[in-house]
Amino acid sequence: MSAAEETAEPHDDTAKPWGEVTPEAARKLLVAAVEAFAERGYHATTTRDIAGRAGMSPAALYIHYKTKEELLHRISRIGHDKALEILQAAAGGPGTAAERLDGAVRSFVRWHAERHTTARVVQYELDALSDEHRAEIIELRRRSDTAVRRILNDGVKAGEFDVPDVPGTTLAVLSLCIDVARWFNAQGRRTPDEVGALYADLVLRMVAAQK
Amino acid sequence: MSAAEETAEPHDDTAKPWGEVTPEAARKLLVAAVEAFAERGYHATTTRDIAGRAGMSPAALYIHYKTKEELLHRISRIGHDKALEILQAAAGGPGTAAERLDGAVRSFVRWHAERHTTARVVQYELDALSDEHRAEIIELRRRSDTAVRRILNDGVKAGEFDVPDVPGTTLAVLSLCIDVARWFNAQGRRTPDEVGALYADLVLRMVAAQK
DNA sequence: CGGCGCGCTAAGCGCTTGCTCACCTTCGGG
DNA sequence: CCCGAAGGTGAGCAAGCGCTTAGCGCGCCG
Repeated sequence: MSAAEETAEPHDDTAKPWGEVTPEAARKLLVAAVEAFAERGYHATTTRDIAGRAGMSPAALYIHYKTKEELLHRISRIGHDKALEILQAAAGGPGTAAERLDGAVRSFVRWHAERHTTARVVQYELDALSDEHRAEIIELRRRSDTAVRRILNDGVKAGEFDVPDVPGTTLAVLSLCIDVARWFNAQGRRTPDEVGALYADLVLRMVAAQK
Repeated sequence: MSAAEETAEPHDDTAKPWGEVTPEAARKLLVAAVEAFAERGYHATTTRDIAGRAGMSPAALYIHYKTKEELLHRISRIGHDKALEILQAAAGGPGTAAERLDGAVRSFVRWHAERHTTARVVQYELDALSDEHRAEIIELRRRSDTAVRRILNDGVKAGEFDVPDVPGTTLAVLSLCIDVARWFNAQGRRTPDEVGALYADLVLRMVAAQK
């Protein structure tokens, strides 16, 4: 990070979701793009729509971003960084494998529910990225997979878990959590916390050793 | 049925994937559209691309379909009918709740893996449908939900399952299966049968009563 | 054999798209 | 009090979009 960069925000990016995006106009455009992409999908969203939601002219977009695809990449990159951070924090934390798996699923699911607008873009618009940008993102996803697999392996080694197929179960756990972004509805009956608790319970049952 | 066995059921026209679509030219266009939609997404696919894949001129599309959206609707409708049929067959079949749930997940997942190109369109392009068409499809999805919930309720009543939150678990089971269409890769290591078996096992663990 | 209708194509219409460019403000520093 | 950079706008371009239309070839029936 360059010392010349000046931010009014303290180093808490969880309080203000897109706090790392500056200046203000660039953030407004990015937030507008997240909403539009989540609602209609990347390809069905026009640059005029994004600019309009941000209260600016279509040309303003190109002062802060080179192309529409770069906007998607910035969103995807920041979102994947956050998702990976959540999983790695849970995987590397203290506690038994069961406790860490519970924490990982709970917080990962809560993020997908709470920020389901962002998550929908992050998880379901990968195909719209350029080859280079997609490769960069896929590497982040590989690391997410590694973090979860580590918890499962630890649990098996410790005798806490009974998991015949660790790679397959890792895939299933991540898939289950990610798909929350697709169906979660903020107006629905369940809160993000409730979904997180339910899913953590279901996942723990999937891997639990028989007693 | 043994794994990796190639079967071409002669008497069943649903075994031939798009057998119900006639005439031949309409089927060729529809198959081309499924491929294109699955690869690039509905909005990123052009009518010229679809026609080109079918070896026809762009105008030919409009002899058999009124609009590009009608093509998507036909695909979505046929796919959802098939998915619902699979679940209802499993839910209404013989056997214990555990056996029926195993069968439902196994065949539902196998369909999503085997026909993941179709399933990707069917499951992830709903937003592109018109309001009327989407409402029609959502009704089919509601019935899929009902079929699975029925199995879970039966299992709880019979004491086979321990499921504190039946609606939530129903959602999770369906979500898990559906998301197979997103990540499944035909060139990957796992066959559709293997994924079906793995997932059936994981789901049964999620709902099993403690012993 | 003549004519008719169906399936298809070549050409293209009207419109929207991502993006650009000439120009206009605003504003801190000499 | 002027200046230049930074950030914004209105108008518009080239390309590509979904879709239409005029007309062509060809199997079928009298």
